[in-house]
Amino acid sequence: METFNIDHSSTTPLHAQVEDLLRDLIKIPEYQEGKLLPNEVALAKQLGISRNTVRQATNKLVFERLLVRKKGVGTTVAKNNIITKLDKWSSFTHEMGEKGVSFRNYRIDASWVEADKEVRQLFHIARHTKVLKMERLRGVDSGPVVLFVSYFHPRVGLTGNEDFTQPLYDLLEKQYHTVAAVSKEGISAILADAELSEKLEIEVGDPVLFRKRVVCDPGGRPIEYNLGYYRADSFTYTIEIKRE
Amino acid sequence: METFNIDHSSTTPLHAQVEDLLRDLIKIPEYQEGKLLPNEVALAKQLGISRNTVRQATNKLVFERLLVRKKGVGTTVAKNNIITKLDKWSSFTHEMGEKGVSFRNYRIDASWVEADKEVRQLFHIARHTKVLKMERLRGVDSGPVVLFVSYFHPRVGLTGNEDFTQPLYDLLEKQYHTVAAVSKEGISAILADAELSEKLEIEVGDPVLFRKRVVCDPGGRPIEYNLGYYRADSFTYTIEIKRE
DNA sequence: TATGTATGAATGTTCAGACATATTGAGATG
DNA sequence: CATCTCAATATGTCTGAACATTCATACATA
Repeated sequence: METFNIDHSSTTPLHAQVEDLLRDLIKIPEYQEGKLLPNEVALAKQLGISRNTVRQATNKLVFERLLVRKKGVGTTVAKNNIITKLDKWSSFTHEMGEKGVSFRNYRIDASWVEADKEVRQLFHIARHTKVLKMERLRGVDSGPVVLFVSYFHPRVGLTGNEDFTQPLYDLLEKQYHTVAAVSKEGISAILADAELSEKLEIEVGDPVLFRKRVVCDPGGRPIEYNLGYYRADSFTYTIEIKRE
Repeated sequence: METFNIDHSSTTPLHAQVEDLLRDLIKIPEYQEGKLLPNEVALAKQLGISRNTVRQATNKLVFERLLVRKKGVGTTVAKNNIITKLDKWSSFTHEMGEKGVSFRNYRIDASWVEADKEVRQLFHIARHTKVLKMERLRGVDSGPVVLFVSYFHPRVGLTGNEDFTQPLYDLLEKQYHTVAAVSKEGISAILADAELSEKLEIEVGDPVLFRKRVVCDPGGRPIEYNLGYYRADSFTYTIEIKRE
């Protein structure tokens, strides 16, 4: 039996403490595989708090679609949890990390710009709406490898002053409680123009792998529109798709 | 002063009724422009329900970022409000469209060749082993779009005389009881060489989207090694990764 | 003028409990 | 054996209350 505890004297609200506790709890494989979480009444009793406070915490996770409550049965972790999904399309960073290659940011620019037509249609926002645009040039010691251009939906609440050196989806999840769940991608090949050739340190006309990606939350609402320009000579985009 | 009412005898929960009420309320221009919504205590009293029930409703809208609550001030409609509820999936412009339907084979060649080193390593087979190689040039009316080069593992049992005009994976599943379960892909961008430029009817040096794919059965054993060369001007490779 | 201070108003947090409703499984009934 | 009933269990809904925290404002003070 796990033992939890709650600090009644802390300034952080009890429900926030429970929320953190649950976020840790649902990482445990047992729960990932469908085991029922401790029921509300028992958990409240064990923690020495009210059931309402427990519900306040679980409510949030249910809203985020991390948990699923079933009347008369109990609460479980939503299947097809985000962690596995993220691995699929962020496998790139992971692979680089596992190979011992240190991938780092060369430059990060964040600014507020008026959304162009493509972004507006994607985000379903009005003309002249400003969105946060972020450019990240990333690469290894020997040089840049990829230029990311991201547009974030205003709903997310990013200001542009965040610490973007940490993994982006961690930032979104922890600070903004925005979970990236679905991504739709389009991949194509283009030739480097003047701007790309300068930023990626290649010649004009060199092949560039161009990838568009729309990242949405579990509710299908768009979070980010991401454009990636990869140096084709130093990068291969890998994907693993499981059917079924 | 607006008059609201709540049906205590209805089967729809009170908080749901309040939620609907609020959703209507926030469409009113006054509130859109920042006017404070009726405060919780007053609203609860007016509706004859508990403040907690009102909060239960507002909580949901706050989570959806339709409302913003400010301690000590009140509750307002979130600016950059998204009234048009986003439907299930955003309309990401498939540049590829449904071209796949009118796709047809230009030419199919099947022949038995000695596996080269890359194929041997992938299939774990001995030197001088023969494998079935298949080349398919596919495209639309206006011209070819993609050149597929496939190598099939001898274990599958293909002879080379099959009807390759039907969908490949149907053929494998129905006639050879081989199920394609996992595919690993690597995508890159290259420039067209002489051979590619002739087959795809483009110029030497034009960008080509190059995709390697290893298709395996559920046991992880390789079935097919597939190389795809896509004309980048007429094709975008789209991937959708979703939950469920 | 500038700064501190009290006050009212609003949301934030938390409690303890009552009753409703869906699910599941065990046991009774045919 | 099949089916109905019932009880245990878990979440769903709702109440009324108390106190904390934050904000804006008006007022008093230096």
